[in-house]
Amino acid sequence: MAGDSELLMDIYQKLFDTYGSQHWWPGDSPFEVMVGAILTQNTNWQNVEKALRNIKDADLLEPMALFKNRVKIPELIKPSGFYRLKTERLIAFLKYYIEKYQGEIENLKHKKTEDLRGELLAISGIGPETADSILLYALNRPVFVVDTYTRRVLSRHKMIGNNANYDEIQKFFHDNLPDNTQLYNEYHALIVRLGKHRCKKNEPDCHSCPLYSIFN
DNA sequence: TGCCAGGCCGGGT
DNA sequence: ACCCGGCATGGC
Repeated sequence: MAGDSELLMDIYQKLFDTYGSQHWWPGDSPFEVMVGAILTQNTNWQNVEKALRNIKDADLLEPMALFKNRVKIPELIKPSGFYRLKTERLIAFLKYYIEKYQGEIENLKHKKTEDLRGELLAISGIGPETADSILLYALNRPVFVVDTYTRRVLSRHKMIGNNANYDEIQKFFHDNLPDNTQLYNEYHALIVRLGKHRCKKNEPDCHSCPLYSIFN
């Protein structure tokens, strides 16, 4: 539908006007973003910050150092929840990153985004949102990150069907927005910000919801 | 005080 | 092809 592009940009504008720039991803380095992307799976960011703090305080926020000290990971990341599970996922990612790229971000800059995405998805514990978060926020690739809020908002406002899967929703954004890393960055962050709105389901008839004026 | 966070996997139907 | 339980901590 031709109007989808305008609608998506209207929504973006409204969210930006309401909330302003979100300055994502909070983190001092690409590697911190990668680790954070795994730790934040179904987890409040506040808890992830504590885990990242622990890793920093132990001076282990770099691929090789963290891998060599992997026995310490469970204790370090405990505040982020699911810590046994996430320890395995983190180690699986570290092995991939070190064995294939020596833990150097320079070594994957020449890789095509699609190929990189496939490699990330092949790692057990890294699904589409985690992979895309790494691609967008650590590697600055123009990849739209879809999360539960995104699905909820689009679904509630009838822009997608209730049964749309991740790739379909992502394609909807890619097809209707300019191929722009910064736009994707801010847009996803704003949707997450919207998700923290007290109207958790983004009900179309919630008058205090920032999107109310667009759809009503 | 329960509910729920910036998911993903594996097993059962 | 879906559906569901499990995974765990800390904040409001």
